[in-house]
Amino acid sequence: MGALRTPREAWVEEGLRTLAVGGVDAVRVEVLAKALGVTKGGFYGYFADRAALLTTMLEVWERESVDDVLRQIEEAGGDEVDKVRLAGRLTFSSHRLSRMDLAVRDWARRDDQAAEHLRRVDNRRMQLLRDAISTFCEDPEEVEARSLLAFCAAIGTHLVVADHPGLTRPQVLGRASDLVLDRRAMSPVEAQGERDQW
Amino acid sequence: MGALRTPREAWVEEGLRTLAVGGVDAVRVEVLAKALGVTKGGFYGYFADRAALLTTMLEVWERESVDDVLRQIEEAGGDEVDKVRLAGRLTFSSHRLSRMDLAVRDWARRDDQAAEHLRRVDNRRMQLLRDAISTFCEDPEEVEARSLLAFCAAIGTHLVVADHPGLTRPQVLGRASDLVLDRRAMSPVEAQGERDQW
DNA sequence: GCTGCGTTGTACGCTGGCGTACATCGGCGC
DNA sequence: GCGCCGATGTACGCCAGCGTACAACGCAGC
Repeated sequence: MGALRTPREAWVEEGLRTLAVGGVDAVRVEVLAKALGVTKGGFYGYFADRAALLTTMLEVWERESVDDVLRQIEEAGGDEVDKVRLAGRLTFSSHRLSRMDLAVRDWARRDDQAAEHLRRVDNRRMQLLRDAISTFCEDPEEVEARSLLAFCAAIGTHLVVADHPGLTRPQVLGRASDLVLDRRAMSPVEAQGERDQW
Repeated sequence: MGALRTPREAWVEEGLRTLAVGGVDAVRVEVLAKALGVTKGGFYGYFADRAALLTTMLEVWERESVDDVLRQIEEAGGDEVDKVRLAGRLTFSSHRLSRMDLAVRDWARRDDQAAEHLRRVDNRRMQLLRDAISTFCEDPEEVEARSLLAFCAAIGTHLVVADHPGLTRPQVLGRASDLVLDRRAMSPVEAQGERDQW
């Protein structure tokens, strides 16, 4: 065989990197080529067109941001709430994953294929939250509400740019996760110590 | 004077409409012109370039999504929590405003000017939430946490595409807002009747 | 070392979008 | 009515990005 200096995975990887930084509109074949130090010559040997790359990127993203995370939290063990907190940390404290997440979310607003992948990803994450919250909350409607709150907080904190006088965002987020993920919370209780993020 | 068939505001308005649908990258001078039924000829009489239009759009957006809403809730009256619920409804139940909001948020991730406008907007909204939640919650840290949760839920519900078996999103959201905006909530309590969204 | 095949570079035509220069059109004021 | 001036249309040069065709290059195997 020939040299294979730039395997298929390299294009996908660079595509995901660019997606995280600049959104899907920034994923341009010639830009990726330049970033990889080659020309686009080889690209069309692996992909029919730019759309084919985007499809592959969605598949790899889904695997990386759910399958990989689920495997890791299973290996780590702990109770359901511990698992959720770890999953949140793995997903939304990772600069790479959280920025890819936001980019895909924006992408999904305009592209059905992206929306479909995102729906699968979100449903699997929500199930994780339900399983954890069900361990201390019996009302299924409240379980759903708390799960949505937790999920929205995890995403939203990267989108809301408000300041918190006297507090840091991780402090606020830690307190918020205690409110949502703790049976005793949400009625006026004393602070429950510091947590860093989730 | 001449005819003035397409005033400056028309360009801004069409720009905001396009922003809401397709994000900032979709705001193209020639595309707006076609949507307005003219050519771009007149555009450069009002704006130095595309960037100038984008700046004006941010200013109009800020006014429309905060100043106008604040005025409306002041006119409506009610206690602080009522005002927050109304503000949330005005902002995030409006197809136009909520989509513009998401588009600006994505824009702000890559553009400092957009980020600056968004920061002002978010801070003013957060203050509204703090004022409301402070009326029943004394711990300032918990006030901040509940405010962030409420804000993230308002934004996040438009971004999270998960399903809720047996429930509708408005039901879940109504329950979530009760949890966050009600003193009695967040310790296991019975459902508090139906609310549509906030 | 030569050959062959797969990978990559190069060059091309096409499209869409930017901003400019200038032509044209149509009311307003006289 | 006529001329003026501003709003708009038209045409241009430029650049970035797509996808194609083909040339060039280099290692594998012989």
